[in-house]
Order: sequence, then C-alpha cells, then structure tokens
Amino acid sequence: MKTADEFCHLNVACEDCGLSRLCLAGELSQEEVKQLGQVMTCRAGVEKGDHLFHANDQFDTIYAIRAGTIQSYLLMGDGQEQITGFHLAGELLGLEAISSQHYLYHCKALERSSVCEIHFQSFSQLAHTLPKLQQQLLFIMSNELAHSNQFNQLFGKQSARSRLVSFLLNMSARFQHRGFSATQFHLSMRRCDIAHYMGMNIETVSRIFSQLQQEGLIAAKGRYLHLLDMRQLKKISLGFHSD
Amino acid sequence: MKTADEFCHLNVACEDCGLSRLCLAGELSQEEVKQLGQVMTCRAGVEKGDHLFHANDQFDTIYAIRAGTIQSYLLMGDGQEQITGFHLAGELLGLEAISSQHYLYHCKALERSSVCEIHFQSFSQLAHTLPKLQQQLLFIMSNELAHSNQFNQLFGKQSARSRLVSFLLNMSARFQHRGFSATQFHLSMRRCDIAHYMGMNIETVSRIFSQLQQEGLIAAKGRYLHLLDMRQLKKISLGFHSD
DNA sequence: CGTGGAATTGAGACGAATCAAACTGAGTGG
DNA sequence: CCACTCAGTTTGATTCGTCTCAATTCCACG
Repeated sequence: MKTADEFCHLNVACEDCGLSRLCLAGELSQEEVKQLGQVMTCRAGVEKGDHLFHANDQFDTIYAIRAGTIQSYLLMGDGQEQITGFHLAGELLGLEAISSQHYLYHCKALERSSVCEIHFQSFSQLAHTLPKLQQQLLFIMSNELAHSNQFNQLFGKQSARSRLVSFLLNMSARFQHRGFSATQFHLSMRRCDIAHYMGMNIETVSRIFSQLQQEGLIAAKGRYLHLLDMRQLKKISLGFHSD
Repeated sequence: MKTADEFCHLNVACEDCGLSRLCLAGELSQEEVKQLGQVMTCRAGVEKGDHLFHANDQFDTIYAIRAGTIQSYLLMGDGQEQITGFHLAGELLGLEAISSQHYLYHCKALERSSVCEIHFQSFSQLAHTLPKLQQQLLFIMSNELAHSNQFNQLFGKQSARSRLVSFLLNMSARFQHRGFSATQFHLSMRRCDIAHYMGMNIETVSRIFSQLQQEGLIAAKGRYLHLLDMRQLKKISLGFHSD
C-alpha cells in the first residue's frame, strides 16, 4: 500500500498511469490516451474525509480513482450514514448521475486518495470522435451493472455470516485484480462502515469476525486482514454450513 | 391490459411504437428511428414460459420489451430460482452482458409478451454514426445503475413489511410511468416469485399481504391489486411504524 | 497517563424462517 | 354437474438468527 500512498502526491498523466487498463483509457492508442488526458485534470491529495461531491449536486464530472478508497453513502432520516459502496483505484464514480444530471449520493475519501476529474461534456464530445473510448465507457458501465446485480443476489437470502464472507472475498478479488495480495490486505473502512454497508449492525459484524478467527479461517488485527483458508471461506460464501 | 395484450400480435415498427420514449429511440428524429429499425427485428408472440436467453449463453442481442413481463432469474445450487428482476414494457434486457459477452441470468416471459431483438454489433456500428443513439444508450444504462443502487439501499436494513410495500410502490410507479393506473393493477408474478425476488419466503409475503389488507391499506384478490391508501403505504415503505 | 472513539462480548427481545396443515380455485374427467 | 387433483396460497406453532441494549476492553492520540 506504500506505493499507492506515494501516488497520491503525483500528477501522473494517463499514459503513465498503471491503472489505465482498469479505467477509461482501456485499449486506446497512445495518441488517443493523450487526447483523453486533455478532458481531465488530476487532483492529487484528496485528504481523508474530503468529499468529491454530495447527493443532489449538479452533475458535471466523472471521477476516476487513481489511488485510495472512496466511500459512497446516503444520509438517512435518523442521521445515520447508509453506505452504498466502497470504491477502489481504477473505478469510476458518478456514472449513475448521467441520466438525472444530479449525483445520487455523497462520496468521501476513507484515506488519503487521488482522483482524476473528467469533465463529462468534454469527454462526451471527444467520445464522438473516438469510438473506442465510447465503447470502453459502455464496457465499464455494463460491468458495473453486472456487479451491482451480483451484489443484489448476494443480499437476498444468505445469512449474515455468508454475506460478510462474500464481502471479504469480494474485497480480496478486487485487491488481487489491482496487483495486491488476495489473502493479506488492509481494510480502509471501520467495522461499523462494513456493517452499515451490509445492512447489519456493528455487533453482528464483530461477532462474525471473532467467530471466523476462532475457527482459524481468518486472522484479523484491527483493519489488517489475513484470509487463511480461502477454500473454506468460498464454501461459506456460497451458503454451505461449516461445522 | 387488453391493449398491451393486443400489441403482442403486431409487428409494430419503432416509429409507430408508443414506447419509443422509454426505449432506445428516445429523442431520435424520424429518419434516425428508421435506421434503428434496420438493426432490430420484432418478435411478437413470446408465450408464457418462453425464454429469451439463458445464463452463460453467448451475448449478441439486446432485447427491448414491447409488451408483457419478463422475469430474470438464476438457478441456485438447490435448484431453486433466485429471481433477479421483473421487467416491464420499454425496458432493455442484456445490457450487463456487454462487457463479459455472456448473459448473466435466464430470462423468461411471465405472460404472453412481445420483444424487439437488437443485434448488438450492428447497433453499435449504427451508434458510431448517430451520437444521439449512443447517448440514449448511455442514459438508459446510467438510469439502470441508479435504480439498481436504489434497490440496494432498499434491501439494506428495512423490515420485510417495509420492503414488500416498497416493492408494490415500485411496481405502481412503473405502471403509472407507462400510462396505467398507479393504484389498480395486475401482478403477473406469483406470490412465491415476489418472495424469491425480495429474499423472503412465501409465508412471510402472504402474511404481510393479509396484514395490509386487514388494515385497509390494500385490496388484493389473487394477482389483482388495489392500493387503497398511498400516503400510508409510502410511510411504511420509508420505515415508519404504523400502529 | 488519561481520554474518547472503536471494537468486543454478553443477555434478552423480536422478527422472519421453518415446519406442518388447511384452504382456495382452476382445470380435468367421469 | 360433481368429485377429484394439483398448484398456489393462507394460517398457525415453533425455532433460529439477528438486533437491541448494556457493559467491558482495546487502541490511537494528545
């Protein structure tokens, strides 16, 4: 995670960004990537707690995360944060605002982060001349739809235990996809955020962590996490009852 | 619903379709809509139980629902159908398959329906020459993302009662948006499908229906439904405890 | 070393799932 | 026309899991 943290200070151009394959640059040629660079600005040094945008703000910018973790959430009637997602490097934020022209939730950094601000109107015009760029956006949105649906299934019937393990495996896969370890990583959110995200309460999350630890399936020390038995964890996430 | 049923027999062209505002045609000019018509074929007479596609099938077609109701679902390990969505006239199916090139779930008709089959590759090429078409697809996908997120919130914390009422109000809003009554309509799915969709079991759904009926909030006769007290129902959907 | 936020652990309450049984209504055939 | 079936639905009794409330411990920070 050191390297990611260092990234936060730098204004790296698209063509030098290690995340371009996850991001809008995708399969673009070097020349095309340069054009893409002209409709965005890099905003390094987003500090912990800083907001990218708020719910109901006028939409004009898509954000690409270069480093760090961003949390999206809503404020409920009782003042509680209903967390709608945790977003990692390479992911885009604000896509669901294109149709309504207003952001649907608040987005704040869970740690020191770095983002690219993509002015959507300029981007859109550029995309008219670059079919590959248009296609890449389409792919990313399709992918988000797919994952969002997966998420829905997950939360249908399963027990809190299964769902929480699914969450951990999901984070694991996402870290792995970014070149980090699949079994050892640092969660940048609090237990309480996980709970609100999963629609559970803190105590339940905590209990399940303890339980998994006693069973030797994970080792958790604060926010550091070590997944010890992936096979068994995968079983649990699929709803099999371990003994 | 009669009119919708009659539609199922007709091969209406895009330019004559009452749903074009909900669909890909969107804000296209008459000439452009005709071009759109050339990359799609209308498939009338999809019978109850017919499948549009199955999970893991190779993706090549986006489906637009012209009339009827389509159910998307997955088959779980134990053979049960995990229902992932109910889709009404004007909605597009298959968008989440663009990135992986494989459909993610099964889609079957809950009643006699009618769909447009849009060959995606041809569509995609056409879209390169028609920016407005590209934009319309973008808007639709953004909208789906937004609704999918809304759905997630819904299912976070709330009680079965709140969630079920939310589901009914969601159906109501969608019917209204299509020009039907917001308070009286026919649900084309079984109680058991609703249950599986909402991640509850049949008995719970049935009990809540009975309960709402006793309280005079709804009148249900089989699959026909009459929402009697919208104000109160909205309160319940937001999590307020009625007495 | 003390403070406050976060996490853990325990005991009891409540809601939804499960198991079991009865009811309804559409369709079938004698 | 009635008896039968069968899928779908409703209702009741019980069990199980998660939430709630309360108390304690842990840890980062000044």
